[in-house]
Amino acid sequence: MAAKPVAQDGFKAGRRTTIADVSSALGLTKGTVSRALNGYPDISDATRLRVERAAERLGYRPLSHAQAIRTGRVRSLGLVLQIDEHDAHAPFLTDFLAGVSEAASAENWTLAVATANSDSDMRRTLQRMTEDHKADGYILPRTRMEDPRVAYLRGAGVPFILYGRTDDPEGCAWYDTSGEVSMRAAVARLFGLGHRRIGFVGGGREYTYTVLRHQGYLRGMADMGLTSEPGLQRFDARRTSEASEATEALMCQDLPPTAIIFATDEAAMGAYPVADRLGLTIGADLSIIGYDGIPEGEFAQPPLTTCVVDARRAGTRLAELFIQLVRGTKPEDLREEETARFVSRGTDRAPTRSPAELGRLIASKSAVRSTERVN
Amino acid sequence: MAAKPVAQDGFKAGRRTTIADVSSALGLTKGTVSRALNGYPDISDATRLRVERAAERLGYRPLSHAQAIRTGRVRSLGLVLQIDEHDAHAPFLTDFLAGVSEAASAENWTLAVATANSDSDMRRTLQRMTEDHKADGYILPRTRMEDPRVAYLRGAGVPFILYGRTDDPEGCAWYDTSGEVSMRAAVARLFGLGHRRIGFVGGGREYTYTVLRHQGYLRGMADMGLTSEPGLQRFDARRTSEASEATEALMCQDLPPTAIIFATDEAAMGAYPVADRLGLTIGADLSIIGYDGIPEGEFAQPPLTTCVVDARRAGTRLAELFIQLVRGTKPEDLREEETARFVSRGTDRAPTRSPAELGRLIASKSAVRSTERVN
DNA sequence: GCTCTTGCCGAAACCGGTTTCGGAGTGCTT
DNA sequence: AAGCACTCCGAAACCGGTTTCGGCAAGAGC
Repeated sequence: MAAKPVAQDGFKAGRRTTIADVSSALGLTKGTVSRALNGYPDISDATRLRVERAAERLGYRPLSHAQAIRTGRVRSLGLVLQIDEHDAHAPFLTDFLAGVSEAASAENWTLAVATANSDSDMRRTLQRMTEDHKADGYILPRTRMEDPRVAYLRGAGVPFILYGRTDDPEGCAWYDTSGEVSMRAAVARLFGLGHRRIGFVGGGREYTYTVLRHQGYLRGMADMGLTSEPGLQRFDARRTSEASEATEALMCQDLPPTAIIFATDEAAMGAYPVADRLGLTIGADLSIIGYDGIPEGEFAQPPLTTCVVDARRAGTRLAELFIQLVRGTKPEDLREEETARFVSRGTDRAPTRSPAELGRLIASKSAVRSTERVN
Repeated sequence: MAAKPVAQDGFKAGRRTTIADVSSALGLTKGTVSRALNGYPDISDATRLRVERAAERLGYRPLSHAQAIRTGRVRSLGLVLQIDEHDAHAPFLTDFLAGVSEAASAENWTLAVATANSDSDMRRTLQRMTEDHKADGYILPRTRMEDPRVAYLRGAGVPFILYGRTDDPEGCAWYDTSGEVSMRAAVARLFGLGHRRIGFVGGGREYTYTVLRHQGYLRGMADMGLTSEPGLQRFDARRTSEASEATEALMCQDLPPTAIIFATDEAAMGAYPVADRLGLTIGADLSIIGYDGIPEGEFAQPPLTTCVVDARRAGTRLAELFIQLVRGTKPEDLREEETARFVSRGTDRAPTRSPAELGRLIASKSAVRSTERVN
């Protein structure tokens, strides 16, 4: 016995309230209502207030795509995920999306997601989405020092905001966690625990985060008066398995580090199997510190000490800053950095052996392993 | 020395080609071109061909939001992620999104992503996105037996497709992996290896996947002539830690299972720390099989035997089927199931002990642990 | 008291499409 | 040859907004 929809305010129910509904309810024209709502200066305050009240009362919400046909703006925030290489953002993605979409919808914006599987595909996708007015601008995650997306969008005059930083900051807005600060502090922390040989394992050097976190490591080493030997530093550990190789290379030296700082948790996870193979106890023979705060780290044995990034907050701020950007704030005024929360769990401890002892231990184990292999 | 943009076909370059450009190039009216392109029957084949060629030549692509103002359809596929509970879809999300967005953009559709943090928020979000024409329909992941999203969208007449199945299939299209088939086969596999007491750990019973995979387990047990005792079955293992508790409960019985099937890999990961604590070797004392194929499983020690789901393909098919749905195909004809790929890695082996021996072993270890705890 | 500005709003064009309606041709009957 | 249905396209309205333009009325300046 569904009741026939009841007309409200004299308008047909079930249909969306349009701007015409609002204007005729007030005895004004569509144009006047539109200008009133959009802050044109040629509308008296009294009228503007009447219009706003009526719009509110009638539940009027302009259709963004109807506006877009004239304005060209669809109130949509683009996010193009690059999936060619290892998807290192996977762990945070849900939280990140939650933050973005929440902040976006608070301002009545939409989040349009697409993917690209190469640099050129990225370029094409950005172009197509922009030309088709699917997005008014973009959040660019995983920025590189020389980022082709930045180059393209800058040239095309399309607004964007970085999740990260880039080489040439001209005209760039961004939000980032200051990895350099965290890494520098991590070195100090390890030094305080007694470590003197501290290694570093980073990702691809084209990524800004690797460069910045490495800088922090170097500065931290200098702060403590430690020499940062090239032999203690490895790069291009994109996936966990590559980080394992890097860790093994670091440890199978005469004077291995007693602690390693990893640019990402995902890389740090690669230390566990290596320690296993070499018969080392993480958190005793070898201390490690990661960065990001992925859930796996919390459940590892022992749980990983790391710098926890609030991905959700990152998403929120990025969306908020972006909206300010398209509303006219200068990009230079839209740059925010936040320091990740250092969480000491089980992998940062005082060293139990000197580097020399550690080296001999590992060498002996390796010898056994080689022997076994012969059998 | 950027050359001044050259006019093509007599039109101003830089500006998008509109339908008016196409029509005037052919000496037709906008209306005719529109009808030609949209398959109206009152256009001659000759004209239609001319129009299509000209549109192609001029690079005409209709603006979806300009069309939407009249048609109400924006060619946008909605995906609302629920993030209140543990985000169990995180691992596959990137691949899944890649599949969806790829298939969507192949048909010139867009993917609009939003999040909700409760059932009522989900409802509000779906309603708002639909009313505001942000999406023409939805993919519903992680379906429940009685799914409120299905109830709402069905009532509102909004098209949707399930990633999973549901209790009342009336009017529902879906894509799903047939977990019941895989689970049944997993039991047979373990039986073949010599296992006779086989346990099951599932997620929340409100989720369709838990129910179906459990059914498969039960049927598999019956196939093999095994009794499926309630004491061998646990549920509500949503996150890894809960799965650990469930596993421990299963193992700390007089006659523990020698093998456990987990409804998800994420749950299966919970078995590793428990085995550690109880002094059991996974793949010897205890066999386990998971489902999903998350990357962590591959790197676990020993690597997890599981049923690998192709999340990307799921996304692709869902988008494709959905587009067929809005184009008029009946939902009953849009139901696809695929069996996950069984991958035997290191955790399905012949049992080394009888359940009774295993029980005694665990009991003795636990006694030691209790003693230690007293000290 | 008359002009000149200024504030404020209506009228109408416009954005890029879709859809309805009607009418000009054409071919087929009878 | 007239009548008729049918094919095919033009004309124009329409969708829900935005933006330009012009004009009326009130206040300011002289």
